[in-house]
Amino acid sequence: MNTNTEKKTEYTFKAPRGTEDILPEKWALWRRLEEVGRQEFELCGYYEIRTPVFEDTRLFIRSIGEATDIVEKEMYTFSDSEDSSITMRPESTAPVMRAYLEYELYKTKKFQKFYYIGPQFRKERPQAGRLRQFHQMGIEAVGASDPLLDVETISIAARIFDRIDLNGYKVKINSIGCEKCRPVFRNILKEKLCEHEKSLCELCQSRLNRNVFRILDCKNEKCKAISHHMPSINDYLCVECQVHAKVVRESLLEIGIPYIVDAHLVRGLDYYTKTVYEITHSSLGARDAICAGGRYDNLISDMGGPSIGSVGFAIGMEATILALKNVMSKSKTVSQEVSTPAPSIYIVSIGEETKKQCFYLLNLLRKSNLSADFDYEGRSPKAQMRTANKLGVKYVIVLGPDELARGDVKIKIMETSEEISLKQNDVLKWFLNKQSPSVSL
RNA sequence: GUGAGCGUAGCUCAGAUGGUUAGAGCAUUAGACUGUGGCUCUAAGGGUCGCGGGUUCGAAUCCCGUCGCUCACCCCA
Repeated sequence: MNTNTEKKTEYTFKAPRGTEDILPEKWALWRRLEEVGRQEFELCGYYEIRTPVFEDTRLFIRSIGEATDIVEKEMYTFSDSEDSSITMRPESTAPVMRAYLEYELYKTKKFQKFYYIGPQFRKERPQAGRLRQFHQMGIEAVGASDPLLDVETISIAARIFDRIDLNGYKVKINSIGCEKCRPVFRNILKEKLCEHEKSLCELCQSRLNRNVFRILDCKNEKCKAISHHMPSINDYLCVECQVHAKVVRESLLEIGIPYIVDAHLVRGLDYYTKTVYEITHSSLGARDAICAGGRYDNLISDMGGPSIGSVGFAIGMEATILALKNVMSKSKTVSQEVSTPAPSIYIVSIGEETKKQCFYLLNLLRKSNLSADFDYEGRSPKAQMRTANKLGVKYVIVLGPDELARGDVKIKIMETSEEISLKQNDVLKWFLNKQSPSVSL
């Protein structure tokens, strides 16, 4: 202990690197995104599921893939009191599938649609739109292989972005084939790339043996030039995958979702098959994806479940909000028109002896579902009025010694500065009458 | 893990070539006929100049280290 009593202990705590606090004034956009997401998901028949934020480490190794960066170096892993290994979830697809299998949900109904909203954890160096604790909202449509289902998921994401007024996003899609055709393509690609081995960047040279597909995604100019001349996976898809891709693309057109086929689009997670897609926003810079998803027909069987396919996506919420802010600051007309909740009535008390009655009134209003607040700091009437004004309340109730003696209150309508007197007993009735027309909407 | 840039009041930032008590705007609080808002005016509070060391008569300003933040790379939502 410090014996020097004069020395105050200095405050030194900080939110850990890569995490952020969403302060009250920042909440509006989050709310909007979350509410729109929920509505849209539920509109399309998806049900919310919440899984733990941590899971058995093996779940992620099994599903995401042992050789991926996520598993190799980005997971928050620790051991709990027993000798089992626990990992903070780096994504939510695997946990949702785990729940689906654990409760054998496929036995009651094979096809089920889930959505989730929540934090995810990845130990990476933070960067614009990328954090260590970040939030995703996503869907998983489990138990069907219909390509139209792939399209449904894309359309849901697109509609969410439309409804939050996020202009300027791009849908990129590709097919990465299945366990039948992908190995064939991988070998051909590898062969062809080996011819150019010395021209590839160092990293890509090592990728030749580890993950050939990733080379197609490399941003190095030389690698780009080389991969430009490489064959496209689209030319090597098996008939089944070809048909699948065709249906996806045609029906995207039919329902009016513009997209770009990006033959170089690959995914970082092992479990994808056939359709993969990504929605990006150009305002974001280097890390520009706001949504990523695709089909994973082997994940469930790989995890030891029945062999059924599924599709899903995850929307990166901070990336989306960042993009939304960029869009909003550009269009001057749509100034930060996002409402934060505030009470609509403020009660100004004057003098200690009136506080009790004010507090009684406050509770009366609140019990009737009217939003109201009052002063707990013992400040002057003027200061209380200032607070009321800052809060943007519509009405102020003033109750001082005079009113107390008469058994009434003054109600000030802030917009017009008009004041009226009311018996204390009539206050609630007065506000309820005011409320009812708007409530009936 | 690698590289670059930045680090001055709650916030946004000024503070050339080192020189007496570190500034502004916004925000906060209090006043302007002592029971009342928005505008205006006045005043006040608030800063170990990220931290540690060095150079110097003297450093927010130069050098080194360190921590933190940001952006980019790898990878990814």
